[in-house]
Amino acid sequence: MKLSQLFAKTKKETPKETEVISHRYLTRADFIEQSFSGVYRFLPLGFRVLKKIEKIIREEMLNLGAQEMYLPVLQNKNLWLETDRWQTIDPPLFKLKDRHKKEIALGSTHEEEITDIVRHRVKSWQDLPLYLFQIQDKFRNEMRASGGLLRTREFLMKDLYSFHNSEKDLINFYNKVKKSYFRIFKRCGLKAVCVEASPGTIGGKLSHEFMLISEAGEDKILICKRCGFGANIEKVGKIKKCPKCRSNLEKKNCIEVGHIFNLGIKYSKIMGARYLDKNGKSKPIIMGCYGIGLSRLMAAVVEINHDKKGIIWSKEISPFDIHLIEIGGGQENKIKNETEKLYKNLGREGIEVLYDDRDKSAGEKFVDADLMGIPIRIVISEKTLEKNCVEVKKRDQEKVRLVKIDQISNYKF
RNA sequence: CGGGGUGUGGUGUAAUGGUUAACAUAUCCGCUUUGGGAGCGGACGAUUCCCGGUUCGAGUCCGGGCACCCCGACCA
Repeated sequence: MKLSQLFAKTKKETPKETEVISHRYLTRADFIEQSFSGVYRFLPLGFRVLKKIEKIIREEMLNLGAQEMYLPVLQNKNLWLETDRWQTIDPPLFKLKDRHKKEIALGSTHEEEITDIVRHRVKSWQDLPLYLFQIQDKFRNEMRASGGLLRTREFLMKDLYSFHNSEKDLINFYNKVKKSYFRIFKRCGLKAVCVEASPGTIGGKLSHEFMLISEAGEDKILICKRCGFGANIEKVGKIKKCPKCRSNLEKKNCIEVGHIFNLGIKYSKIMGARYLDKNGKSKPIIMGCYGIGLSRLMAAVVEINHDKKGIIWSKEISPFDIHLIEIGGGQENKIKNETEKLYKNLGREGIEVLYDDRDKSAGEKFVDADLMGIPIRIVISEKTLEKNCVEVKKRDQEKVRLVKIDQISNYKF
């Protein structure tokens, strides 16, 4: 992609309504734009990142043996009445009426939907276990949106649901999901902490949250450095000693990016999702559900990986692999020709290159590159061409190195 | 929903109640430039959030709305 063609324009000044760092950088670098309170537009750069995160999550879900589906956003009121969550779920549902004045909800989560599907289809122990997931926009009628993408009223979420014929099988899978979540966050360049949490209005007997330690976070957790115990302060209250090893606990602010729930038979019991076991005895299906907020995750990455100049994307979720800059290539000349050639060659190898072909000063190109945060920067100028080289620099390092142009495809970034 | 704050070109700011609302930046054209937001010249761009009031006169004062941000409860 040539930067001159990209639908994006960086901003020099920080828009005044942006308070948290991720919101500022994502707005200044033109990844996102606010539509109105709690609702955001993903511009081409932001959408690319979102798609990369989605790809990682999808791969990890498929690895767990889960199957991808797509459930409706418009949801039947009657299903919500069955579980008594029509009025009680918090944050509340967005509700609307059709032309016959029938009430409908915009999906904020899909336990009702998925349980409805499963109760009509799963009849036998032989149909279990079953793992289904989707990646879809969710709508939540929050009291207040805040922190840019950190808390919005419409957001992209991955929700996975699992169905089992024994508690033991559920716990086994639950632990697999935990590992899978750690891998997902790691691939996004983050180190997550898993803590005990309270299940809220999703319910169930046990839940764990995946937290990223960050000042911008709204949650507070207590963690034990010695044994690794961790819990949301909401769940355990103001304890000072670790309940497992009696050491002192540390309090940290963090961003919740994932939450997994052992639902037990909460939904299957109410909604009548049952199966026949090996003895022909009817039993409620044991369920789990597992969520990750992708758009929040994107903001969290920026919150954690940035410096004074801008964003620092990790390799797997960066909108492009390489930021290619020409200096002094304003007219048709050797520099421009060499850069074009390199751009095409890298592209042919499947490397996603953002090529800054604009007729702008070197300084401006560097500033934009730093702000956008693509992890590898390659510069071509008269200086480098004298040695038949290009200059390679990593976004998170100061040092630059010269690499022969004809060696660049063998170069390990 | 309670509390606090802010609304002026795309963005950031300025303007004792007094001409045609100013500056920077962004954008467009021309020339000149190219290693850390370059220079010169020209141009485009604003019913000063909305409605009402006070006044000879309102961006500015008053009343009422609306929007957005922050704090609280909640959440991926």
